[in-house]
Amino acid sequence: MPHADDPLTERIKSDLIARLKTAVGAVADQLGLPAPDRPQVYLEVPKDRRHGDYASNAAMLLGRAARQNPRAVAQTLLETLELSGTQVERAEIAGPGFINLHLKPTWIYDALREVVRLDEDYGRSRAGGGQKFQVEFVSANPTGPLVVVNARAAALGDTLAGVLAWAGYETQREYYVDNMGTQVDTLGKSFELRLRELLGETIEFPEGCYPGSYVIDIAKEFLKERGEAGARRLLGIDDEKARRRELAAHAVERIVAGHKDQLDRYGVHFDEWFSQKSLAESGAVDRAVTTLRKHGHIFEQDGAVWFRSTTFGDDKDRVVVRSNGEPTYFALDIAYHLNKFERGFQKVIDLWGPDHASHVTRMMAMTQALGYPQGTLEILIVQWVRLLSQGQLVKMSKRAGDFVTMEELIDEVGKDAARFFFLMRAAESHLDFDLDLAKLKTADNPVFYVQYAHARVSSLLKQAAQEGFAPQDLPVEALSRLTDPSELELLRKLSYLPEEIAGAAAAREPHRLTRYAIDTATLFHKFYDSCRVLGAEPEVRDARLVLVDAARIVLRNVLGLLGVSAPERM
RNA sequence: GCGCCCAUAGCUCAGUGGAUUAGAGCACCGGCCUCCGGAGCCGGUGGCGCAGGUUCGAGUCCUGCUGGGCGCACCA
Repeated sequence: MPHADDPLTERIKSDLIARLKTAVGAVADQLGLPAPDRPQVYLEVPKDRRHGDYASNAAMLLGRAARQNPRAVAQTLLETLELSGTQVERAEIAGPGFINLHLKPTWIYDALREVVRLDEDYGRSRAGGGQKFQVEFVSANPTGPLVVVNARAAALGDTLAGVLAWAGYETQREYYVDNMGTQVDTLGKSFELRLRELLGETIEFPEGCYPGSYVIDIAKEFLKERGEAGARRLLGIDDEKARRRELAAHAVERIVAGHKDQLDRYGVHFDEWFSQKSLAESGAVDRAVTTLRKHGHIFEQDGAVWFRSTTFGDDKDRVVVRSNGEPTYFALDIAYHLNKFERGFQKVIDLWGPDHASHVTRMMAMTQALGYPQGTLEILIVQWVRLLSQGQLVKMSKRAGDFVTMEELIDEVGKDAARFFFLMRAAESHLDFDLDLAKLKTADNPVFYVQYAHARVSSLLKQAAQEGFAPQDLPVEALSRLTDPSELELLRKLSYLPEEIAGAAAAREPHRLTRYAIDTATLFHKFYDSCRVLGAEPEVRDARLVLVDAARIVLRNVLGLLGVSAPERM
């Protein structure tokens, strides 16, 4: 239902959809079409402007369901459709049976006024109705530095969370710290060996330990902090398990701190750093298994405890407690997600790497087995990134050995380019990242293209201010001096921002925003090229200043969501 | 062998519920600055991996094939 706080485009659209629904219902009655066969009604923005501001395919869908000629159905529909008191100027049937709606030209000036009025809140909507969502992302193992794919996930997760928040979902960003298990033990061992090495022992560094130089850095730092005596005291603990645990805890802490630093620098801030260890220590795993058992999804076999995930479509059942009594990683994940569900999120969205893609099915199984509706958990797979330079694959890293780190990437191309480039692609698409292009501080680089538009806008407004002109609160009549096609195209694009954001949120596709940003920048440049602002006759100049200001607002808001800076000068 | 992801212009990718004429950037060719930032604008070359199917209509849905990526632990 339309609401006074909704963005103008949303109000217009939902009002029209409601009317269309009524008409479709009436026509369906006439045709004797039972309720389940009635099409869902929606409006789309036609690619071609000549097809109106909105188009509906309802007649074609109705026609198919009732085995009637779509154009004839469209005719009936149009006669039934009540459009008085709306912004629609004319409605027509086109092509195979589309109903194209043309709005009165003045609505666009209302939209412009709204952009300027809402300013830094322009783009927000209530589409999400305040539902509580969680986005969990990055969640890298604290056994080494963040790498390039983490940077991709960080950009996608952060902007997805931002887009959801703007679309009216209450959104939390969470990072899961995997601070226990085999990998952490291995880290403890690697750390110990490096320490001993630094203290003069001859060490054969074994296969399977972490060879990256970051472990040596941590060891060096540790020595500096605690001194040789402190280090020897720790290494002197006889019980290997206890000793390693302590060492591992220290190394994990350092590494997680490093992750935080890099993410901070990247503009990504989490609301919650959730510790796997504290979860495990709280007895959550037992509770989770007990809950599953209560629902009848647990069985014992070969001395292990299994979750019967095949009940929910998995291709095999999964162990949750090993025969040695240790819970599996999956068991921890069940406990973790149960915890999330119990925190009251209507939707939990996880961003995972492709190496975990095969776990999706068992996670969905678990969600249902715990009694939560399907769809409570959504898992988005973020595909690998390949770095290219001069057409060659870049693989080696100074610090980590096999992988290029997130830190190196940011050092190399900067936060803005990194985030923008990652956000230009859909999460699930394999991505070749062109380092040379991202590094260019010039024309060819799309991120600079958009930033340049913002800088140009800012510069123009500054110039205007120097000449004593500023954007004013103009009525629709004054704004209707904007009639050039380039002005109207830009204005129309600006008016779509709330829908664009709500759409990106609903589809979980934050990458749509980079395209929107590029399109907006293009339309601004075109406008700038064909219309003078300063020096135009006063009424036109004043109207154009408002448009320029609106472009500034939109570019700034979008860049903000992308986590890319909006410079006033470049 | 099984499962998942991907395949659109020379290259990297969009294509948002199936819909009227498939887009952008890079690359290449040709134009536009006495004027608010030419880091811009305008024009041109060029494409849906293959084969079927469903439909009034398929880049989009279904099946098969081919090519590439990732998984298939009582590791995480």
